[in-house]
Amino acid sequence: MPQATAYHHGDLRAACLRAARELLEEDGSAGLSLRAVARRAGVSATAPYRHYADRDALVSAVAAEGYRELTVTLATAHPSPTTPGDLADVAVAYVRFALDHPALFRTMFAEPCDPTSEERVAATAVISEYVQGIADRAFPGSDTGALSTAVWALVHGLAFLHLDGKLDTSTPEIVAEQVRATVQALFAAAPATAAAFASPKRP
Amino acid sequence: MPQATAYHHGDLRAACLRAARELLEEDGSAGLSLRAVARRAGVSATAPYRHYADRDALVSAVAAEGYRELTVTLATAHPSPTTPGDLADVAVAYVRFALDHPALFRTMFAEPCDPTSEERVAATAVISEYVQGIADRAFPGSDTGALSTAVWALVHGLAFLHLDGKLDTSTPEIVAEQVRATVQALFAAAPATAAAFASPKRP
DNA sequence: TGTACATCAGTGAACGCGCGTTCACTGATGTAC
DNA sequence: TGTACATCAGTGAACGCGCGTTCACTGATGTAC
Repeated sequence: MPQATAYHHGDLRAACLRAARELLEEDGSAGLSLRAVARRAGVSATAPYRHYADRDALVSAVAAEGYRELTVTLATAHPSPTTPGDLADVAVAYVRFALDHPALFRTMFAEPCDPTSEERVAATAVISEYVQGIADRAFPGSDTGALSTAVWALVHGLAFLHLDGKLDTSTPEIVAEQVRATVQALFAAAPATAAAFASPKRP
Repeated sequence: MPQATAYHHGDLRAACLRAARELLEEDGSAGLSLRAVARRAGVSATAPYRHYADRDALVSAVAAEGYRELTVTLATAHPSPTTPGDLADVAVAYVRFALDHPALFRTMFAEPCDPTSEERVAATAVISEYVQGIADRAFPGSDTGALSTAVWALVHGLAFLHLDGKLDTSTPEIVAEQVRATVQALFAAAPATAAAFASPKRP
C-alpha cells in the first residue's frame, strides 16, 4: 500500500467506498454520485477514475461489499444453526442488517444483478448459497426446495416490510421480537417439521 | 372534463401518469423526470406543474395508482379466499404483478411512505388492510398476528426474490408453480393450520 | 549511493447534458349580465 | 343572443445546478543501472 502524502491519498479506493456508503445512508441512492464521493474523500472530481471505471463500477463495488458484510453478519449470528431458535437468531440478524443499513440494503437488491460485475456476481452467489444452505439444513425432508425458498422469502420479506415502515421498528427489541415470533409461528404451526429440524439426522 | 384542442390537452393529469408509468418501465426510476413526462405527453416542460406541485407529487401519484391496481389485481385473483389453493392464487397474482410492473413495484416500496401525500397513505393503507385481512382469515387461530405477518412477508419476499433474479422467472407458468409450491409447502408443513383454514368456522 | 526515467496517482479546466423550477405570457373556455 | 371578463391550462425563455466524463497535465514513487 502506497504512503499517504498531501498529494497521494494512500488508499483512495477504500476511501471512496467508505464515502459512498456514508452518502448512501445520508441521502439515499440519489445522493451517490462520483463527484460527491470525490468531494467527501477530499480529492479532485476525477481522482476516483483511477480506481473505478465509472459510476456503475463504484455502485457494484458498494453492493458487493454489502453482500460480504451481510454474510459475515449472518455467520456471526450463528455459524451453523441447528435449532429453530438458532434460525430465528439468523433471521433477526438479517432484518437488523437491513434496518442498520437501509440504503445499502436497497442498493444490494435494487436491480437484477449486473452480470458484468464479477465481484458483485461472486458476492451475491456466496450469500445465496449461504441462505439456501441454512434453509436446506432446516428442512432436510422431502420437499426441501420449496420450504427452503419459503424461509428465505419469509426473512427477506420481513426485512422489506420493516424497511418500508409497514411493521413497528421503534426499537431493536420490538423488531427482534416480531421476527422471532414470526419465525417461531411457522415452526409452531409445523410441529413435524420443527421436530425434523431439531434432529436433522433422523433415519 | 375539458375538451381536447391543439392548445388544451384535455386530460393532461392522466396523460402524465401514463407517461410516467411508461418511462418507469422503460428506463427505471432514474428515467422518471418531469421533463421527460412532459415530452412524452407532447406538452411543454412546465405544463405538468398545472397538475402536480413538483416531481415528488407525481411520483407519489404513480405509487398510489400502483397500490390501487395491485389491490384490484388481488381482489380479481380471488375476492375472498377460503382455501389454501385460493390463497396460493392470490400469492401468484401478487408476484405476477411485481414481475409485470417491476419498476412500478419498486417505486411503490422504494421509500418509507411519504406521510405528506394523503393519496399515497390512503392507498397503502387499503392494501395493507387487504393483505392483512386475507392472512387473518387464513389463520383464525390463536397467534393470528404473527402468522398473518408471516404469510404477508412470505409473499412479499417471493416477489422481490423473483424481481431480483434470485429465482427462475423464465415463464409465467414456472413462476406460478414456484409460488404455489412455496405456499403449499407451508400448509403441508402445518396440517393443523391448513385444516383450520379450510373450515374457518370451527368452534 | 546517485541518477535517469518509467509508472503511478493525483489535478483542474472544460465539455455538454438534462434536470427542477420561476416567471411573465397567451390562447381557450365558461359564465354573468 | 351577444359581449365583457374572470379563470383555467397551456407556452417558452431563462435561471442555476450537479452530474459524468475527457483531456492534457503534474507531482511523487519506485526501479534499473
